[in-house]
Amino acid sequence: MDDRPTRKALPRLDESLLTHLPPFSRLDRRQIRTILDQATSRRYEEGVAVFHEGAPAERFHLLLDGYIRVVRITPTGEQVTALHIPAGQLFGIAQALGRNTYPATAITAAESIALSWPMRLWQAFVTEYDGFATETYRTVGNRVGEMNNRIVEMATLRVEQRVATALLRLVNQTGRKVEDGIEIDFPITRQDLSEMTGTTLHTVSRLLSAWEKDGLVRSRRKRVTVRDPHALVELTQA
Amino acid sequence: MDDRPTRKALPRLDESLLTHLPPFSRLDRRQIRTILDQATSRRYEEGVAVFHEGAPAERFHLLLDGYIRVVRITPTGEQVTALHIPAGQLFGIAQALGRNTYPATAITAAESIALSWPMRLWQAFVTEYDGFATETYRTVGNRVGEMNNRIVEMATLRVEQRVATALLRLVNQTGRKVEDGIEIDFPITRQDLSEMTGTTLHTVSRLLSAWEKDGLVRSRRKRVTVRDPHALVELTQA
DNA sequence: TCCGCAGTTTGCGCTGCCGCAAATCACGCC
DNA sequence: GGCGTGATTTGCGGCAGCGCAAACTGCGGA
Repeated sequence: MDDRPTRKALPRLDESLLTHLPPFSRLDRRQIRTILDQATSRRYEEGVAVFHEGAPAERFHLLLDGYIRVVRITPTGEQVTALHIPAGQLFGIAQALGRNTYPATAITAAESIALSWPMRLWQAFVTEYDGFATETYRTVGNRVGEMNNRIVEMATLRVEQRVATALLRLVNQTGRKVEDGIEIDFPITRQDLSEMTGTTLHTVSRLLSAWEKDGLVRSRRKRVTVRDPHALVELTQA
Repeated sequence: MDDRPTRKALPRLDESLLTHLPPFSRLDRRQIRTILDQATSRRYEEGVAVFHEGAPAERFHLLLDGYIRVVRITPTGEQVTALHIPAGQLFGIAQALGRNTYPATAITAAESIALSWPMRLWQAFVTEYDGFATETYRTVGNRVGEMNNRIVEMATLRVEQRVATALLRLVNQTGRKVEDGIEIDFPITRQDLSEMTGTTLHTVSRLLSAWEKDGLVRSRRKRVTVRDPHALVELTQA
């Protein structure tokens, strides 16, 4: 159980990397080979931006390992996290929706590995590869759904409920089973949680302290383990 | 100046209805004729649902006249308005993003006229009509952008700023120039505004009263006129 | 013309959450 | 092993905005 960050190695660009991912799962080995040959792979340290809001959308990306936080920065410098993207998904695909700049900034929430392709290949992917467009749009649809949920939450839930919801979502999406519960398997600070829920790190800290006292969660620096998910669910409905 | 609701007449399904709308603007008369021949047109009273959240997405729609509010209803019965759609746009197109049920309820914010087509024609439209898919996805992209803005607003702005922002957005999207300012040209209640901003109708009422006293807005029952947009913009930044 | 109701206004008290401030803690580095 | 920095905790005071309640008003229908 060593938490020391082991430097992730760039994988060999092997066909098996893509075969199980929805946008590529219908393709044959030769097609995937072509796709891989056109890709650039790169490792990103934790907290690094893959691309910035407003920059021309020159490449689209596939996250092979790690996590991405999609954030926007307000005129006053506050960050708001709009979305979390787990490994295995495309990101930076605003082009598919007719945008030519990135609408938000993508920051790695943990050390990550991503492939990317120049945007000019997008059209080729869509027309040549069966199921690519459909699956991509399905991904977009899911993200739209999540955003919609976020709006409803922000409009109707109190802070405590929002933080509980955020924790549960992270646990569901990226939870790793550990001895005494489920741990969110990337580093996450009080600040991060506050940016996801529209509150302050102080309030998040108070909530986590209270929950820890009641045995609902356990948290160390940059780490959160949920011990009693059911109790958290209760909280979201209170 | 008669505000009496005059019953809107169903238009003749004339080619000119569609020629200036982006998803159809590249098509020739014959194509548009075909599209119109397959369409059903219908008038909706104010406040009527065109489709309901969770229902199978059987038809997609084009709003010819009026306004649509896209709302979601929470388990506790609260309504949250996610989006406003003005005349000229497609709606109920979740299918384009791989969904097979409607993710939200569409309610007319004013008496409205809409065309609709059965979902099975969607694929045909996409493949046969040049530019249809692209423009549709562009519309989706814009809506995603708006939703993103909503999230950022909810997370960072105070209630007063959110209500001011909502008013400005409505004025920009659907404003009609009148004698002493710009009027939102469909009926809108304090309740509606509160559902757009995640607050209560009481708070909205207090804000509007205060603004009216300062000459920023003028409001009657279900009507709001913005007299000093610039001052409202100031408010959103304060 | 009158009535009823949906929409609106306003007062009052309370509290959830923020802002500020300061202390403490835990990790990585030298 | 000590130090510095970033992360976390906690206390305290203040107030924005909510909940509740009650009164008012303009519009449409009978």
